[in-house]
Amino acid sequence: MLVSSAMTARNAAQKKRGYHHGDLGRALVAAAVELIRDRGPEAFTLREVANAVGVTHGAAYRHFEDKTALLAAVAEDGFRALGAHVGRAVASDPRGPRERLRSIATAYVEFAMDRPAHYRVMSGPRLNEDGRFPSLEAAIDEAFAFVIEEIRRGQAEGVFRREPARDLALGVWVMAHGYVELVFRRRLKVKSPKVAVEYFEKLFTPYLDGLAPKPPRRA
Amino acid sequence: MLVSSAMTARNAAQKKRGYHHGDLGRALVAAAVELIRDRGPEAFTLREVANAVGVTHGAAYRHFEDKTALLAAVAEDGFRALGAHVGRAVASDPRGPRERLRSIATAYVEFAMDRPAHYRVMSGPRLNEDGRFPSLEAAIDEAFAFVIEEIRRGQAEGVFRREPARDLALGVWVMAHGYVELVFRRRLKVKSPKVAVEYFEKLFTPYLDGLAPKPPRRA
DNA sequence: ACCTGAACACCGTTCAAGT
DNA sequence: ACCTGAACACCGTTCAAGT
Repeated sequence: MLVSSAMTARNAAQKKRGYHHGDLGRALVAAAVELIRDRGPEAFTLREVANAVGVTHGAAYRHFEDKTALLAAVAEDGFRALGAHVGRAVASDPRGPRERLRSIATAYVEFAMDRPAHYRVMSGPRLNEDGRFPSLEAAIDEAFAFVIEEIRRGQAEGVFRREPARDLALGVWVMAHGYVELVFRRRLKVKSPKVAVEYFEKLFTPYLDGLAPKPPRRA
Repeated sequence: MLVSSAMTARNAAQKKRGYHHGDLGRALVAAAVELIRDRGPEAFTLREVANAVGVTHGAAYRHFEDKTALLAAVAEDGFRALGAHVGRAVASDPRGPRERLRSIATAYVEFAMDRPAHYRVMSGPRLNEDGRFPSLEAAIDEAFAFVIEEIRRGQAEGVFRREPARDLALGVWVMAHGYVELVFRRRLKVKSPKVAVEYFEKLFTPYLDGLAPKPPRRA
């Protein structure tokens, strides 16, 4: 569903050079994503990313306060794309809250498999430690709001149990995020991104069933 | 339940100096845990850890092949302690599989809250990339075996649904790990480790309910 | 056998200087 | 306004030399 489009970073940078590089800020972000995709966020180097777009490493400081700020820009792009992807999933699924909730969780995992570099920056390093980048928090909340809303709808229709919607929604987030983490850390081996998404739907089913009202007492 | 005991690292190193430091290897591991607890695994520095035990940074290479090997030693200690903690939880809980499974998952979260430095190293950096540290993998599998075993027991007693035990067990791991990750990254704010554990039990309940046989069809 | 001290190649950050 | 190039303080790793 999602289409990766960072391969053209270097070309774009060379083409539309305004002063020296057109929009160096965006070129740096794109190059960073490419590097992180190939070698992980911990191997990511400011000097290397500057080198990739053909600029001295000092030049990056004209566009980002420090290395963390560049990573935060990657993360924010990611959260916005995640919100959009989840939003599309919920909008295009006319079935009831139960299936829409499944779609939302699946879309989350799908996004992670499709944009692993973004996801790892989003979930990895402790950016925003002392409240820098408040827009980052906003983007997270926006994506999470879809889950809460869908839980509420299901409760109103009587198909989900009546507990604080936030608690139930957090369970969904916990499952989707925990699953992706296990896959990325290779604790859980999967043959392909497609298989990873399918297997998540299976693992997620008990939780979905457990959301039903009047939980069954044990036999 | 668990008692942290790394504060005495420097003292112990000074007391029982055999050649220069008694067991420098263990002293380095203990000092590393202390540093990571205070400032996170990404701020962790080999030079600083050597300095903390009163030794030149080059000396560490007599005991660990490189920085990753030292972190792997921390992680392995952690996995063994986790296995022991989970093992105690399941052994001391005579109630049925359902409550024992809850105890296992809770013990997992408890461990993470009690030994955050260990947990973050265990779950954080991609150690064991190319199959180094196979004993690390073994320790992980050992802890996970408790979950699978309990699922099987519940299936035999007819209180859990009959699906591959590994799938259902992975769901438990996903929830516990995903929850801890959200707490550590402060996406989920909790007042204390104790509250964190209690709140997990609440979030986990739908999954536990969903493990029951014959899932309820939606209304 | 174990540790020191100096060296090496690298890193993020800063800043005068160029255009 | 934007970038360069050199400098600074740091890092992991290596290795001859000391005990």
